[in-house]
Amino acid sequence: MIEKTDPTPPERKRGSGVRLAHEVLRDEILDLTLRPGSPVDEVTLAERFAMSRTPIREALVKLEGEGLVTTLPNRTTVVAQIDFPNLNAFFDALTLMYRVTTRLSAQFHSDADMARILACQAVYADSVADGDELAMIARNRDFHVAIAESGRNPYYTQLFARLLDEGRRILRLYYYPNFEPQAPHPFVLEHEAIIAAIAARDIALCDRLAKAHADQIVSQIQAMIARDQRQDIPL
Amino acid sequence: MIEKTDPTPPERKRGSGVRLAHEVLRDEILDLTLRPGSPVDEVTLAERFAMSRTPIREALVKLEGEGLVTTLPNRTTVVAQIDFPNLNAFFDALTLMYRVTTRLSAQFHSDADMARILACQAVYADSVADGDELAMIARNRDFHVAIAESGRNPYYTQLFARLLDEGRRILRLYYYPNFEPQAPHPFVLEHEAIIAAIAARDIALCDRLAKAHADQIVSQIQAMIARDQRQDIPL
DNA sequence: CTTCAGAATTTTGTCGACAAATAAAATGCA
DNA sequence: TGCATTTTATTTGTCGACAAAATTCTGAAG
Repeated sequence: MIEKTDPTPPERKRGSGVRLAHEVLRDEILDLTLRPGSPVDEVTLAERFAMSRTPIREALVKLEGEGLVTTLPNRTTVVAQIDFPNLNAFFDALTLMYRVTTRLSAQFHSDADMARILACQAVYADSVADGDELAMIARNRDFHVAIAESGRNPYYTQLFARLLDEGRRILRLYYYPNFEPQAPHPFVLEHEAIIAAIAARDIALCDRLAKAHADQIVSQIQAMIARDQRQDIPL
Repeated sequence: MIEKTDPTPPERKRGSGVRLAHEVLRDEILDLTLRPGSPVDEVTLAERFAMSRTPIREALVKLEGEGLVTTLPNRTTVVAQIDFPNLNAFFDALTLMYRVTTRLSAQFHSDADMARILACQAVYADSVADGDELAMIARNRDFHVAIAESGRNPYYTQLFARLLDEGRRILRLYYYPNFEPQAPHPFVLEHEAIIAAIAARDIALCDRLAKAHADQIVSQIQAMIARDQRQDIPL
């Protein structure tokens, strides 16, 4: 006799609890579903994910290592703040990683890498066509991470991924109200130019295009922040 | 009546268990006391640190996030291997971070930063004078991290610190038998030149000196590896 | 009404225990 | 003897519980 209607069927495979909590929380932090500074308490999360506090704590330790939450000793854990006062450090590192990873991709990418990059670009173009800003942000990240991975330098890839994630939070704040649908969209065209330069293994061109791409994104974010700040100032 | 001779006096403050285990294990991994690939099992560590497995596990999760251990699901955790096949990626990132952080230090360092840098340099010079290779490796790291911190870009600082830690493992493998005491030692002089360039806020000079410093270290490591490989080949 | 001290409540850090999964040992069969 | 299979043992992943630290609440005094 097979018991199918247990009171609490395990439902989860052993060892998947931490990964589940980590991935869900990570997405919610990057989508700003969990706002910066908001406290995340362990018992609530444990109830929500229907698991003990132990795997929740391990997921939080992981998130702390990624800089997505801040844990105060003997106090609650809070979602990491976005470091607005030092945003230029973020822009500086982001621009450098755009350039370095695209250059390395031109040097070291394989055919299989190029296929992956093209696939990411296709998915990204779809999200742009749909006008789905959240998907655009996430897919743009995937596209550039794919390029970075083809550059074969895990140190750069990891930092770049972290920067793009942080950018996902910032864009989520400012990008939404400012999207104007166009066909073909400039971002898609820029990506295609980068792909062509990588395929041609033209390192100098990759550097120029990556820098231009980064500068455009940075200046766009800065403009949005400036506009937003103006609105915030009471008269 | 004050009970002083409890059977098991707490000895440790609440919340310090994870930090203790993390720091000790981290040092042992970087000093190669724990060899790459060697398994680290939780119960042994729990007995050794006289604590439960829970804080040990959290420390291991942290170490995994720093890339110092690799956890296989449902299997034992092992000390991370040194990625010899792709060592040039390490050298490339290390050189870039040397340059970038030294440049930024020239731009953004304060007087307090300079004092800290000078203090690190003094400690480093002492370790060189003593011929203490382990201390040299660790103090050299501290010196460059101090410079990076004065550059005010935490993204660069974190990556650089991670690279310097990884370099600590590599140097620990090869550096020991090859140290020749000199006074004044070239490394100390190079550091002093870098300090002067930072103080003068000469960005271009900082870039050149940092690149030269990095190139020297890289070529030295490569020479050591090449020599070692020759010895390893059986005839 | 404000302020400060003490009590009560909440939340975290740690512990011991149990079950699943893997590794190791032992047994059976050809 | 060698190989496959079952059994045992070890190790990890998760759980519930307890104690310490911190926050909140309460109440009394100024």
